[in-house]
Amino acid sequence: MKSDLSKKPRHLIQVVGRRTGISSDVIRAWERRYNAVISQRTETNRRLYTDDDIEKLTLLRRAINAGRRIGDIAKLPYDDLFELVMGDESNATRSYERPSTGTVMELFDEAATAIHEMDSNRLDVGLSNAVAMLSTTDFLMEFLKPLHTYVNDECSRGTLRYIQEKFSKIAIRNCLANLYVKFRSSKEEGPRMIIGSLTSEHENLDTLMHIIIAQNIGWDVTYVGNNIPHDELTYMANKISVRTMVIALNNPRDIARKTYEIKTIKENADQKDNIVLIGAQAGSYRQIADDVRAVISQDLSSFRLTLERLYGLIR
Amino acid sequence: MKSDLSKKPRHLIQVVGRRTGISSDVIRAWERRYNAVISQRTETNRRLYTDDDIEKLTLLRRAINAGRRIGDIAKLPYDDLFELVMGDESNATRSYERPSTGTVMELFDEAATAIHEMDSNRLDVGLSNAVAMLSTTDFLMEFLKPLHTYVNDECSRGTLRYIQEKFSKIAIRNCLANLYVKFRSSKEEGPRMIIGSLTSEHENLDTLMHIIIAQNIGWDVTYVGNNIPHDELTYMANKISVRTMVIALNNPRDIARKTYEIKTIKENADQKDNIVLIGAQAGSYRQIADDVRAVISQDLSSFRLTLERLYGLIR
DNA sequence: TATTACTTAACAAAAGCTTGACAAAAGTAC
DNA sequence: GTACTTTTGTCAAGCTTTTGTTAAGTAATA
Repeated sequence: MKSDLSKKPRHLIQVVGRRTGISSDVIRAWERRYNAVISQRTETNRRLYTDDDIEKLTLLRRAINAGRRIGDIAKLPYDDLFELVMGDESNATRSYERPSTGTVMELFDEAATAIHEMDSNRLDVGLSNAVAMLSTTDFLMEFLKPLHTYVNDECSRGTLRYIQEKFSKIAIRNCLANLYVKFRSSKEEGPRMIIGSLTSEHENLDTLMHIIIAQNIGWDVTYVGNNIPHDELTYMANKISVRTMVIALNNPRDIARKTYEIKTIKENADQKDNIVLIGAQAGSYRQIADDVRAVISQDLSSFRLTLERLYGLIR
Repeated sequence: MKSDLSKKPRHLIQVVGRRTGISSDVIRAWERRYNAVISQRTETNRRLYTDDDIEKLTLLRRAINAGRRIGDIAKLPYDDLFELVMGDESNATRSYERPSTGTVMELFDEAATAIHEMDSNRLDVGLSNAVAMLSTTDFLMEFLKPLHTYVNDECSRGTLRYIQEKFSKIAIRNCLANLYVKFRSSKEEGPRMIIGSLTSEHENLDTLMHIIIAQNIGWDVTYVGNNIPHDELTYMANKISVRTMVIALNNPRDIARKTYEIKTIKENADQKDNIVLIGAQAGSYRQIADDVRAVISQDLSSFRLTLERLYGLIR
């Protein structure tokens, strides 16, 4: 539920520009030419925008990134626009050559520089900007995942020190946590999913990225963290009646025990539940996955496909 | 509960200028033109400001940093301003639901219920509301800290299951991480501080709360996480020239090693640096604290006092 | 006495508005 | 492919509004 504040025109054009990544000139041009967003005015003729206006403009920018023309879409109402963008972004990622390559590269360089200079403030800002400028999928697949890999590589090559790896991973984690909480509010009607990892597993940024992917598709995700005993996982999954349980497997130790635990989870879970195994070590669980009819997704793309399929089945 | 001190007008305009980063001339101009903050006066017409005034002015400056115009926002009440700034600084379109009758107890009960019912969505919303409705200090001291204790107690009494402890701690951590990132942008001119913990230490929610306290006073905090080798800490501290280093000590193991590490840190750090030891185990380091002239703060209140003193000395 | 603060007035930089123009990019026709 | 047309982001000129800064004269403070 939104408070009335969001319907109130209260944002100056400069703020809107910052939040949407569209220059003031363009916002004015769109208003003049297509009435894309009709702004309220102050007594002294300053433009004022509502939260909804900002959301519409953001959608317009994403639609343009996906290849649309402003003249064709400017007058669409919000809901139509939303449908359009969701459609475009889900099949545009591969078929279009991404027009934002330049942008992604700039954002990436900015973040990498911040990490080298140990300017964690700048890194936070860089991450926020990337979230604002890119579609969720691009942000994860084209920006954050490569950045994560880059940090790991540079660290093992000795170009980055341990503490640089640490503080940048904290920034990334905070950013993902932020996204997770932000997306929650809008997904309350989606099918439920629980994500966690078994005993002896550490927290993993990749797992957090999987969360965002799932939310982006429409799932109502509850993340319970790492190092969870299997019976606790089952308990909560049953209590909140999830449709899918995602188990992250990144630690190569104790495979036998975890195999057994996965079997037990399946036995005690409600029948219709799906199990998805993710993480670097998920491949080691192929046998048990077959036995309990679990799906293995070893990267973000296949995870997205898996979830889209399950989502379709459930709906 | 607020102490009477914070409601008392006691700061001269000069002090306010330093703490908020707004020049005295501008503060006066804002009062004259927009009644942004209506100051009390001494018998001889000198302006006097309360702590709340300072918080409002700080928010105003943050809003301006985010692109607002003083004329549009000066007259907003504190809560609206807060909501605005949070939105501006995080690109978040989510708005807070704010029942006007909320007290700390109601907020607490709401959060506790959400935890018992394992409704992590509801818990997230509850935490956001608490952030929006309470002052930062109250949120931490009167709400979050007790909630954290409550979860620990109930879990050891068996009223809460392990997974409930886990997911509620994740929600709390996400909330604190959000606050940390949101506050960062406004503190770039404050004195620098680094917070972390030594090898063999786990991540700790109390440590995160200390971060927020420090930011609230005006420090520019960089959090580098747990389990950091002492030489890495020193390296980064010197690189970004911090004025204060805060070391969290919660694990009762390896006290001898960590004592030695603290000594080494002091030897290799720049002379003017202050060291503050926090955490449940900080008391075990009294000897070395004396030796290196470090301060021990075992709870949030004393941490706040320590930092206010240091802040005053530096300025 | 030297410093700080108060009030009022004035000034200048910054940002917004409108209109109009222009060039690169994209689309269309041949 | 080439030539023509449309679309669209950007910029400039000229004007208005907003807002930080400065100055001048007076009063309080230490």
